[in-house]
Amino acid sequence: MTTEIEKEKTETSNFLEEIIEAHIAEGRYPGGILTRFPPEPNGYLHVGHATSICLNFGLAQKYGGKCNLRYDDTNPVTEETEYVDSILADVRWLGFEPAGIFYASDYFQQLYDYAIDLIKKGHAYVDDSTAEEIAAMKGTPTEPGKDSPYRSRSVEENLDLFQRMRAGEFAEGSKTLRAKIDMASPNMIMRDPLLYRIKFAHHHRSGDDWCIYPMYDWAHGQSDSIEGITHSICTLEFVPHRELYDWCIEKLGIWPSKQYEFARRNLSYTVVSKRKLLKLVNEGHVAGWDDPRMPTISAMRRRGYTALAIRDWAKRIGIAKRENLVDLSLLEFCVREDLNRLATRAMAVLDPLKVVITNYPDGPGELMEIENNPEDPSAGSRKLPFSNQIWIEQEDFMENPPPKFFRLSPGTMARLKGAYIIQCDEVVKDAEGKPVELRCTYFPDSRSGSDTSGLKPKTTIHWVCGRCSIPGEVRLYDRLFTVEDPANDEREFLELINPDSLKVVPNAMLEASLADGKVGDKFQFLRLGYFTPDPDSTPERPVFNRTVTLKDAWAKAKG
RNA sequence: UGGCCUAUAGUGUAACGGUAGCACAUCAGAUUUUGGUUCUGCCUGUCGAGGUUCGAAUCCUUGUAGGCCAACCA
Repeated sequence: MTTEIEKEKTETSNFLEEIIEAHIAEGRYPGGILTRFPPEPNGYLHVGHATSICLNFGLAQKYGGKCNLRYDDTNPVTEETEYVDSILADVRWLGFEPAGIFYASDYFQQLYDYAIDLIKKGHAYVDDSTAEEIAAMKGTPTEPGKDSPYRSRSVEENLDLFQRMRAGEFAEGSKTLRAKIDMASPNMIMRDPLLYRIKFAHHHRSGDDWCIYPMYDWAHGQSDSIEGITHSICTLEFVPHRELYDWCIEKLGIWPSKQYEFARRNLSYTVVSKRKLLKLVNEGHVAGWDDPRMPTISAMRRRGYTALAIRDWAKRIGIAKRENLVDLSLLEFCVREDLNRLATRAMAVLDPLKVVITNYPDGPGELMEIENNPEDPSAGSRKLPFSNQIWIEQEDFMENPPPKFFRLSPGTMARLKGAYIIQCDEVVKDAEGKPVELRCTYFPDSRSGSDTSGLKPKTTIHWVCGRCSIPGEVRLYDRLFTVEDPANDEREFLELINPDSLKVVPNAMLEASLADGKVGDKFQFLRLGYFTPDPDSTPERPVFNRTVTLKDAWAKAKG
């Protein structure tokens, strides 16, 4: 039996959990903790968002709290409803249900009222300076900025001007609302940050109700406060914003949400910047946002990654505050571990080589019983047709094998998975000397399950029936980039695309049962890897995506 | 040349002043009707220099390296 102390010992916690545990211990949040996942609906969610989702929802789950989904939709020119829908679908697919679904845009009136309050308290002013002038007066990290000439306007004038901004009396870009803080602050964020800008833009939810929109710094913390978020967790680049986050809440005297920052997790061999992903899609380097090579959640789903594997991965890589580049192999390990447990085994031959068994009766042959999943006896078994004509993998035969090769070659034998042991007697070659057919003999007393032959072939290979297998397309995916960290390479990232990231096998031979595969089903093609049906499949022509290969000691040994 | 954040095996992450662990990766071996799975073992680490202390990855000083901040983006 595991004691509580032992549990604590085995479960290491990250710094955010320590903070939350301390808060719980001191009874700071009697109503429970409340976190939020705050995406801007301006693109598809990617693997980085996935870790953030797992963090925020996971923390809430672990400590008996709740987690909201809040769309940070304060910039109407970049945001679309299409993204709103895909984001929610991705969150749910990952296995989380938001306690509430909110939109920063629903708080526009409240945020406006807060701004009026701030102006009345003398902490904000309307600035007529242009963007260039504001930038020029901002100073630099080493030099203080200069006060705007409009900084000392009266409360009455500010109120009047701000209300008229809202009423649409001023042109876009002609005025802004700014917090009056300190133009000499060593923290650039505190040098009278912009709170509102004028944009005559149609918003995907609020329509044309507003022509002024709040900036991130004015919207985010207050939205947190309105919802009663206890732990507002964001990435490291927002550290300098925390001072402003606290300043706004304090000046307004509203419920104090608190911000905590962690280092975003980066995955090797990929990029996640919106601009770069867009370029990959728009220039046709990939087939779309859900091309299985993309780092988007929708792409990982299409590729066959499971939500459980992604959640497990997020848990394993942990949370900290230092820069990191997480090795893709850990994600692949998590995917394999989950798929090994649940994938139905099947056989498929990607590069078929015909085998004729010369001493086996011609005709339909026998049905061989074969397990569906050795890891899960409850998965049962199926009957696989065997005959004197089968397909095996070209790779499983070598006429002149190197030392450690223990598959088929002239004179050697191999077990056909779930069937008989065969021996290669003769190689038929084409004009170029390429093997096109193997003539083999089988050992009748070596039948799988009732083998009395006493033969011990060095390996077992996969095969499919030469008479009743079905052709299909198989897409083999590999990492999209050739370098670990394409985002931090001197070379243009497009030059770093892996030319072999997709190999299409147009005519693989599949065991007939694979015709019934549905999108979402998970298969292991024996000795090849994990595969999942692609939505491009048709009843006439199944299409499979390779999720990830099996670990392959032979491939490694070959070099 | 300002402010802030960070630095532990190849990678990621623990150790909360008291034996530097774990996972992945790598390598070696056992098992195996998947060169898969499973199991066992090996190798490798506290950025540097001072200081405090009986004792420092941990605290202090300093250096170095990396990151963030001068968008009417989030």
